Parts: sequence; structure tokens; C-alpha cells
Amino acid sequence: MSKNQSETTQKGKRYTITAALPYTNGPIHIGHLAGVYVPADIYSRYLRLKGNDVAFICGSDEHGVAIPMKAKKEGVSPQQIIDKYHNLIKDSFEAFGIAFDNYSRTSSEIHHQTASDFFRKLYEQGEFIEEVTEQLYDQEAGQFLADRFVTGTCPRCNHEEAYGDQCEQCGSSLNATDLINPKSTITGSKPVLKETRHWFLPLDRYESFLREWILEGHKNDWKPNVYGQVKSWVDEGLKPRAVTRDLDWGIPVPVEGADGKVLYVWFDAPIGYISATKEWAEREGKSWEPYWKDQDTKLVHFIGKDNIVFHCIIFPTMLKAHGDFILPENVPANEFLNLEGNKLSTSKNWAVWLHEYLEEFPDKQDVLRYTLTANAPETKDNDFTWKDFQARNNNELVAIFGNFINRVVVLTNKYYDGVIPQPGTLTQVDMEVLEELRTYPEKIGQSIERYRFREASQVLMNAARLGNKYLADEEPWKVVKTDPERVQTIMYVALQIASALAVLSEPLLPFTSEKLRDMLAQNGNDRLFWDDIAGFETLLPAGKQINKASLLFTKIEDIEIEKQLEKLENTKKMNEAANKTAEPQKETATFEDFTKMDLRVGTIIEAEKMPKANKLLVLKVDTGIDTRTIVSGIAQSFKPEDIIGKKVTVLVNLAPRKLRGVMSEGMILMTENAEGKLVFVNPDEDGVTNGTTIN
RNA sequence: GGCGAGGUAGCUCAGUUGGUUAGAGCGUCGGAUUCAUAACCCGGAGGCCACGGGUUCAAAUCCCGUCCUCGCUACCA
Repeated sequence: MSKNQSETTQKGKRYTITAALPYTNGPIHIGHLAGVYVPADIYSRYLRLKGNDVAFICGSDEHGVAIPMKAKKEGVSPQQIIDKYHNLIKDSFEAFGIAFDNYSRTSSEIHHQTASDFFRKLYEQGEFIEEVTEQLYDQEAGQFLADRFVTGTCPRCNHEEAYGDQCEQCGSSLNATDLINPKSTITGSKPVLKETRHWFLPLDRYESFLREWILEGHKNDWKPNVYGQVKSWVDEGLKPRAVTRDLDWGIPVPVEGADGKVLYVWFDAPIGYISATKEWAEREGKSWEPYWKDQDTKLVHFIGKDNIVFHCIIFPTMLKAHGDFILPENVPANEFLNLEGNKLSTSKNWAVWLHEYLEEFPDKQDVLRYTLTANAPETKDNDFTWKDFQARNNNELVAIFGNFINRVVVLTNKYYDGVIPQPGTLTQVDMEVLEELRTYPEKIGQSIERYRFREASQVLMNAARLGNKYLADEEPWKVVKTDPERVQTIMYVALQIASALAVLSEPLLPFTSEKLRDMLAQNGNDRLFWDDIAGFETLLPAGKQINKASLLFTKIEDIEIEKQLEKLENTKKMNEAANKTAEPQKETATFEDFTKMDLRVGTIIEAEKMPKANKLLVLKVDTGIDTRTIVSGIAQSFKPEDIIGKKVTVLVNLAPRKLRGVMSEGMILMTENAEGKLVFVNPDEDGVTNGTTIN
């Protein structure tokens, strides 16, 4: 047995497997797990069981402007934020059984060194473009301001607290320099424009490389969603991308004259994979380099679809420009997971948080792993529901997998005091069942190697079904009364299936696998590996003493599911309440200010969609004074034909503005309901005529 | 609007180098069974493969058009 094992471990191929670095501004939720960490962990565990040389790498992403922002909001230091979430994330991954070879962090010394060296090498090779641009600068604080650090009045909707990158009221994406009355959120002072120098990675120079490598080279082996997204980016035309920022949180730019500048978080984060590998290799006393430089190493990045551009375009370009490194063989990005029909949202607290799940469902890691795998968003966005979670547990894990094991172990203890019986001559059926059992490692392996984890979970369940069917067909509990010798063979065969399941379930259900191996007393030197299932004549030898049955899975009752749904209901209510909190009153307006505004009653007499835009309607409005054109961004709330004849409130003396080439002369007053749908501010009563002033 | 991905049974999804009566699991209905967490096992019902055209001896699969969902992007009072 051991000879066979060492043979499999020798022939191992080298793999470097990375899982997206979690950003340390919040905990991990089921969306992260389903999209990235569970599939990556299954893949890594499987490859190890096959005897491959695997480095499964991850770590916390701790730089970027959002960290100091959050720190400031909470009145703590950035270090406190990253320590808090790094530890929370690391611990919950560990408790959940995500078996990283190393979980590092980008604030570590080794990462700062690695990222600096990487940048300097590209710099020395002349791979960057340097450019001087004008950015907002806070003179009082003596620093440049990232877009998020500037607030001001939105030039579009006059919302007074728009951020430099986006107005949260009207949803416009902005440049910080567009804001009216910009204000630094650090000191409150008015920023000035100041020149600053930055380094850009000229992605456009790598277009032909990317086309050849991905669009031609990986046409057939990369997932359609990944390939399509990359093609879309490349076809749109790549532009040089700034890889440095004016910020005091991050990795200092390691060249002369770059004081107060750090590497852009998206430049340093993927290098974190390399630093984490170095850190691990050092600890293990081996060389990290083969894992990143040997052409025989297979590099695979597990990510969510939001990261495709970084892992398929920017990071490979960095690796290519550097010159020493291998490129990813595949980037199996998943789509998104929804929760009970709504998008997961950290800010809206619409999520199932891993650390909470681990507390509320102790020892049920595998249930969540299984549910998320069986329902993984592999080809399109998918929905997680608690009802489905319950059904997967009760109907599949409990009823099929757990039940089979329980039947076998209970019967073995009942008939033979837990000693594996000596088999007699195998019947045709016995041999066929064992033969079929031997096909499972290959079948499940194929699914996993093709990144079809959903399929792998179903095939695994079929292996347990094979066992249940065998017992149902052979009926040892009946035969025992007439032919006890035959029952020895039946139970022996059933036990071989149980033993195989202990191995086959390891990648998907590591905790269950461990428990099952304990039950079968097969957790020591006689532990089996993946290829042993098909390769060995006997998995569990006659004469061996096994342990008493204990349940691998327990039923999840309705009440537990109701509790979770209630929790989500409460979240919804909290969000609604939060939305109802009215904005603070604006500064006092004088009567004169008000009388400047000419508000009138008008009637929409024509409405049609603005071509080539999907939020705009072009309206003809009878204002009583005239009939004029007003362009309004309401196309997502109303169909043109439904609002013709509608009486509305119009600001008639708003300065005209051209929108998509059409002059808009005025503004229709709108408000918003709880679902975010627009509602007319409504003077729609009989006898109110067009042109009547509103005051 | 542009680009990308998706639209197959009540639900979650396979299936697209074109080829016999379109598959699986769950759910549902019926049967059988009691070793087992009323679980397992067997069987039935359930689909104009989003819609409309076209190519072909043959289309879920290829081509054209339309509609819907999601993402990126543009645009947005």
C-alpha cells in the first residue's frame, strides 16, 4: 500500500493556486466563499490528494484609499482597521476549513520588499511612462486628495455632499475637479490644483501580446464569461494605467523624487501572491522560485468576475514586463451570488457573514461548503436561499450521504461488533458495483480539473447513491436470516464504498471526510489517497476493527431557517428605517432666493426615448407660457406612453442645458419612493391649469 | 446606446464539431421496503429548448432580427 502511495506523490506536478486577496475593510460573506475560496480550496485539496506539489496562496489586501477612509470615519488608525479584519478573516477561513498553505498580508515586510523590487525592476527597465497631471491638493494637510477625500456640490444635481468620484444622490460618476465648491474631508479647507508626477503602465503596448496569449491561445480553455470580458476590454482599446498614487497609506514608490507617493493598491495586491509564496517557502525551507518561474508550474487564479481585468490584463502585463515570471494558465472567475433574490451588499448588511455562520451553525462547515458548491455561480449569477440550504442538507447530505454511512456502520457493529467481515466469493453484482466505484475518482477528478465544481458535488452524491442502491438491492438485513455467509460479502462490499467515500469527499467536505475516516479507523498510516480508490484491490481490509456510528450530518429544522429569514427581514427593516432618516436641512434660503425660482404647473404632451441613452426621455411640456422641450432622466421609472397627459411641476427658468445634443429647457420636479422609483411631485388635480405658478 | 455573459421541466442546472423518443438533481405524484436521521430503493407525470425568420435531408445547437435578466461602459435630472 505504502509503495503505491509514494509512487503517486513522486510524479506530482507543481501548482501555484491563488485565491483573490480579501480587502480588509469588512468580513467575509457567502458571496466571496462561493465565488472564490470554496472552489479554490476544493481544487487545491484535490490536487494534493492526487500527490501534486501545491502552493495554495492567499492573504489580506490592506492598502488602498478605502482603508484610511474607513479608519477616519471610525476614529481609529488604519492599522487598527487592517488588524481587526485581517484577524477576523484569517480566523474564519481557518475555522471554515479553507486550507491555505499560507495566508499572508500585504502590510508585511516581505511584501513591501517584494512589491518595491518589482516596481523598481520595471522602472529600471523603462517599462513605465511618467506623466505630470493636475490633482486637487489640500494645502493645510499638505497632501494630495484622492477622489474619495473630496466632497462638494454635484454639478449635475446640486447635491451638496457629492464625493469626488461619484455623487450618491444622482449616481453620476464624477471627476473630483468637476465639483463645485470642493472641500477636503481631511481639513475642510478648499483644495487647490497642483501638479503631480505619476508612473503609468502602458497597457496599450501589450495589446498584441494579450491578443495572442489570451484571445488566440486560450480561446477554448478559458470560461466564456472570462474570455468575453477580456475581449471586450482589449477591443475597446487599452490605455496606460497609473500605478502610483498620492497617498500616505501603502508601499512607498521606491524611486527618487517620489515622496508622498505609494504604489496603487491594484499594483501591489497581486504581487502579494508572490510575497505570500516567498514567506511560505522560507518557512518550509524550500525555494519559492519554481512556483513562479518554472515553465512546468501551473499557475491558477481563483477570483470573482469583478477582478477579471486585473488578473487577466493588468497583472499578466506586469509579469510579462518584468520578464522572469510565468503567466496564469487559467483564471476561472465566477459570477456573483445573490441572497434571497437580492444582491449581496456589505454596506446594506445584506449578506450571510462567515464568522456569524460559524457561530450560529457550529460544526456545519461542510453544509455551507456543499450548498455553495452545488449552487455555485459558475456560468451565471445565482441565488442563495436558506430554503435551498435546508433542502441540500436534509435531502442530500443527511438522506443520501450520511444515511448510507450510518446504515453501513450500524450494521457492521450489529452483525460483527465492528470488525470488517471476511468476504466470500464476489457475485456479478458485487464486482459490477466495485468496478463502478473505481470510476468515481476519475469522474470527480475530471469535473474538478475542468473547474466544474457544481458537477463534482453531484457526482460525489451519486457515489453515495451507488451504496444506498447496493444495500437496497442486496437487503443484508433479510439475507442474514437465511444466508449469514453471504451477508459478510455484502457488508464487506458496502464498507469498501464507505471507505472510498471518505477519500472522495475530502476536497468538498473535509470535516466530514475526517469524521468518516475516524469512524472507519482509517486516519493513520493506512490513510488512502485519490488514486488508491481505483488502484487498490482492498480499501478496508477484513479483520479491521472500526468504531461506533455517529451521525455525519443532522437535520436542519424549519425553525432554524425561519430564524435566518427573520434576521434578513430585520436587516431590510433597518435599511428602510435608515433610508427614512431625512437629510439635514440645507442652509437658510431667503424669500428672494425662493422667488428666483419660477415653478409652474405643466402638462406632458409628448414623450419619447432619447436614442442611444437608456435613462433619458425627451419630453414636450405645455407650461402655459409655451411648449418646450425638457430632457429628463426618468426612462427607468416610466414608459413614455404612460406619462403623456400627466400634470407635473416644472422649474421653467432653469438655465437651459444640452443633454446628448438636445437642448433641455427646464426641469421636472421628482422625488423617489422606497424602492428608488421616481415619483412626480404632483399638482394633478382638476381645475389646476397649465402655467399656474407655484409659491 | 455600445460591448460581454445568460435565457432549456415548478426550482437549480447539464447538453451547442447540427443527427435516434432533449438529460440530471431537488420538488411533486405513485409503488416497494424497514438496516438506517419517516431516511433509502423503484417508477410516473412534467419542456413549441425566450420569441420570429432563415440555412439544412436534419437546428436547443449555425445565421439574421426582436424581447427579457445580469455585468462593464456611455449617458443621466
